Amino acid sequence: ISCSFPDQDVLGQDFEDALEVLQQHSDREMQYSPGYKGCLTVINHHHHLRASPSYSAAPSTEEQGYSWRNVIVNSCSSFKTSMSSVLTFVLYFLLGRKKLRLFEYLHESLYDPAMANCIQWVDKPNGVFQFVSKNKEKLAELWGERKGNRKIMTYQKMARALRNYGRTGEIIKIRRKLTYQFSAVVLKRLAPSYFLGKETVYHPYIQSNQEYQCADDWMSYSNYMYNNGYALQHANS
DNA sequence: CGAAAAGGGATATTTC
DNA sequence: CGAAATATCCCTTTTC
Repeated sequence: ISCSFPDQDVLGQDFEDALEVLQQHSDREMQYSPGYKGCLTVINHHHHLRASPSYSAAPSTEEQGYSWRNVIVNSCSSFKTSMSSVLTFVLYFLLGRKKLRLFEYLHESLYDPAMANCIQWVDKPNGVFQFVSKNKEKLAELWGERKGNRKIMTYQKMARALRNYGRTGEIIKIRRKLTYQFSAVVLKRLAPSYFLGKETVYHPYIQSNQEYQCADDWMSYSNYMYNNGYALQHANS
């Protein structure tokens, strides 16, 4: 999408496109985008948004129907600069999203009420979960679709990938039937982090190499994007 | 015993 | 191009 910035015309099609993107992606999906931290930073720098009572208290992930997209959109309905931040927010998401990892998908599913018949927590604080025998194939199938695989993903094949996590430690097998456990590191990294959780914004997960730096401000993130070959498309330049 | 679940080597694909 | 992360195949072993 093209993107306008403050002092330019941010109304119109660009904004519509941005809202469209917000509608088409789940909160969780967005959260797993590497651009997510940049998104948070943008919002955090808009004090009038932060002051909004809508999310002065971080809502629980479990809260049915809760959508931070809506919170953002509703908060931005009347300010030009806010709309600009929405565009930036969406831009971060689109440019930053990366291939979804299996453990991320599983974690995402664990927070999706619609998936409760396929996978559920056994001991959430410790990241222990298990598949529901009857519907585990369904979950695998959806995973395969999400990845756009050629053939149908099966539990057996997904479990094979899961076993590979045993070596690297992201997820280990628990003795109990169909039960696994996220490592503490992974669990912490994927922990629900709705915006403005201070640790999330100011102490991001640090990759081993150059992946992406802590975006202290959105300009540095913008430069990062730019330096990595992404061209931020400004409407008039 | 039989079925479901677990385990893992080998090789093919896809993406960064 | 090479490495990472699966995806796929498929066969053995363990558990219920």
